[in-house]
Formats: sequence, C-alpha cells, structure tokens
Amino acid sequence: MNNNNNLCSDESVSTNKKKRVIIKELVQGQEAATKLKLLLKNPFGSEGSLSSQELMANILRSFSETISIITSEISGQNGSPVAGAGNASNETKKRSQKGGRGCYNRSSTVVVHCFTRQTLLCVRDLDYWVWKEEALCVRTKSSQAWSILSNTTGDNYAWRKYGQKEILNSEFPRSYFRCSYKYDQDCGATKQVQRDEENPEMYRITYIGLHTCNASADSVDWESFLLNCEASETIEEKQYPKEETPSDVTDPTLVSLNMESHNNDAECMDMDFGVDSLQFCPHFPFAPSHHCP
DNA sequence: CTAATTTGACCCTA
DNA sequence: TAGGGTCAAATTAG
Repeated sequence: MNNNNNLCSDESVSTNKKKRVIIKELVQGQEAATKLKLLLKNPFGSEGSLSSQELMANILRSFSETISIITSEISGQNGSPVAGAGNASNETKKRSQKGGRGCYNRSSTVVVHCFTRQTLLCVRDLDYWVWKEEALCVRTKSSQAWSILSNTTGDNYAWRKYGQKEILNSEFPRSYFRCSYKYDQDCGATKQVQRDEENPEMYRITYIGLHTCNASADSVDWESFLLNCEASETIEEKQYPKEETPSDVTDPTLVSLNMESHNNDAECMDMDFGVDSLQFCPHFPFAPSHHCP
C-alpha cells in the first residue's frame, strides 16, 4: 500500500519534472527563434549577440530535447533510459559467475534498431551530409540511438574505448566507446565512431543509450561548448585521437553549424520513419537528452 | 603503479 | 555462417 503510494508519488514528481523541462525547452526555443527573427531583420546584429547559426542550433537543441522527452514517455521508457544498462554491475556478476567472456544476457537483448535509412531521408537535401545507402543496423538493448557526422570525436562526455573492429567493405575501422562512468554510476551510454567513407576527414558518430551518470553535459555546458568552438583539429592518421575529457574539449565544430542549406526541419520531424523507437532529430549533433539524476 | 588502450576471442543476430 | 558488438588479457601511457 505504502509502496504503491510512493510509486504514484514518485511518478507524479517525475512527470511534473519532465513537464517543467519540456516547458523550459520550448520557452528557450521560442526565445531563440524570436532572436533569430530579429537577427534576420538586422543581419549585422548587436555586439555580443549570437549568430544566426548559433541561434538555429539552440532552437534545434530545444526541439530535440522536448521531442526526446515526449517520445520516451510515449514509448514507455520513462526514467530508465537503457534497459539492461542499469544492471552493469549485475551483469558483471553474472559474467563472473559463468566465468566466460562475451556471455550475453538474452533477455536483455531485445531490439535491433535500424535507423540509417531514416537519417538518409531526413538529410537528403543537405549537400553537406551524404549518407551511404548501406544498411547500418545497431544491436541495441531497447535504447535510443541517433547518429551524427562531425569533424571531431570529442564531446562533453568522458568515454572509454572498449573495442575496435574492421567493418566489411569499409576502409576505416569502427571504434566502440562506453561511458567512463559505466561501472561507477551504472551509466549505459555508448557511442561508435568511424571515419566517413566519402568524407574521411569527418567522423560518423552513433550514440546509443542515454547518459544516466552525474557527469553529463547540461545545456549551459553545451552552449559554452558551442560558443567556444575553434578551428578544426588535425586528424591523426593511424588511429582515432584519444578521447578528450570534459576539461580539454576544444574543437566542437559542430555539424549543426553547417546546416544553412537545410530549411525544412518541420518536414524532418513530421516524417513517418516507420520505426517506433526512433527518437531523435539527426540534425542535432549531441544526444538529445541526458536526464541525469 | 594505475588507468587507458589494443586486440584477439567469444557471442549474438540475421 | 558471416558480420558486428562486447569482453578481458596484454600492452602502453602517464
């Protein structure tokens, strides 16, 4: 009885919190859109004001955040971003009990999430992003997944590389990263990084799962990250550059900053992707939501 | 010495 | 059975 009450209460608090986040994001998006409108009237802007590209990035971020929250609510993944991810320590125990490597928990492997085709549809009008029309299927555990093209592998998160694979018919290997706090804080976020075939200077980065760790980037960090962006880094030839920690990220020349030619975001959002769990706007360079405690 | 990366093996899905 | 994702021992870096 008490447990039920507590559950209802927790659920109510969680729902209210999400509503506040949604409202906040929409208000921020609205403010950014208003500024953009004024900026279009006065292209030179005032000193200290954000550029149209930065404002556009803010607007997209707000939409992405809001859509992510709403869609995760609808799909019933509320509050537990990655099925199985929260059991990292338990899985470790299971593994050690079994005593073998690569022992998968069948019950936690539920969804094969294919999303490249959807991304292709969404960005097909962009000269800047040219996606190969090959199937990219990511084996996930009921997690959200989204993909970006960027000239840097760094972001505001700390990652630990745990694998690298040669990919069939692909010139470049794919690297696998997990959140550095996977075991400390049961964070199940992972990402895959691979040089783009057609633009070898760019990295195709696929984020899988949401961060549940306390080390996640908030919007303020993201904005400073965006505003402090510098020129492109030199890409190492032999290996991917080592992952930057949150303190030494210097080059976020973001994909969203190259979106001038894309003026059809509404179409992007309204598209019927045919994938129930699709929960992202692929234009946005970072994870659409990091709902950390 | 500790932490991070590399890399071959193992396992799962299509 | 092939291809890709993950593990963990070995190696390297700080």
